[in-house]
Amino acid sequence: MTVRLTEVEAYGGEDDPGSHAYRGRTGRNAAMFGEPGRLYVYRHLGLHHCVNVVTEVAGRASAVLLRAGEVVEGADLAWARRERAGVVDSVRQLARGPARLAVALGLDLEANGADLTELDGRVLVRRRDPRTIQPPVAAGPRVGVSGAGGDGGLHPWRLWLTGERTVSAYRPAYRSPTSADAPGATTSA
DNA sequence: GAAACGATTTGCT
DNA sequence: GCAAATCGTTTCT
Repeated sequence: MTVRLTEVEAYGGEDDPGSHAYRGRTGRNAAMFGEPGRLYVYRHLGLHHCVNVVTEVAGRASAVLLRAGEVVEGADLAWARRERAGVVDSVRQLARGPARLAVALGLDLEANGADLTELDGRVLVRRRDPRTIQPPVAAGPRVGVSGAGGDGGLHPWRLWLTGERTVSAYRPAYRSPTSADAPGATTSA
């Protein structure tokens, strides 16, 4: 099965308030401090899984959250996995969103710390030929980071491919044109 | 030992 | 569009 990643989000270490590693190394985020090329998987709200890839050298916390992707091969497998958790409308939604992507990939807590560079491993991350990255890459504030109201834009470390419909529409960088202005609590400045 | 929170998704109004 | 679901991890008493 092959998934083309369309949206990712970067997280730093102790100096990144939005990162799990902000308050130092703990049992859960130990993988973030581990060797690069490893997987960091954690459970969110006891329901979903989120998949990260460790990038920095061992000792420096870092992770790239895989937020969304497009299943380009072996969609059947993703469908089968998805049936257990819920129903999706189209192939586009198979890996649309962090938790869905985790389901599509069949990753759970057991995959935490897995080596992505091992060919024998269940998951292998490859970098595409730079020439094939045709769609422009956009950057913006990260999603769902605690304190998003204040320092959400601390680092515009959310990257996605513009024009990709598999990118989660959770919080677009721009305002949706059709939504009427909600009275009362609106975005101040 | 106990309480609160969370890098989301889904379902209902 | 808004609020609930659900449980492991972290932090406070």
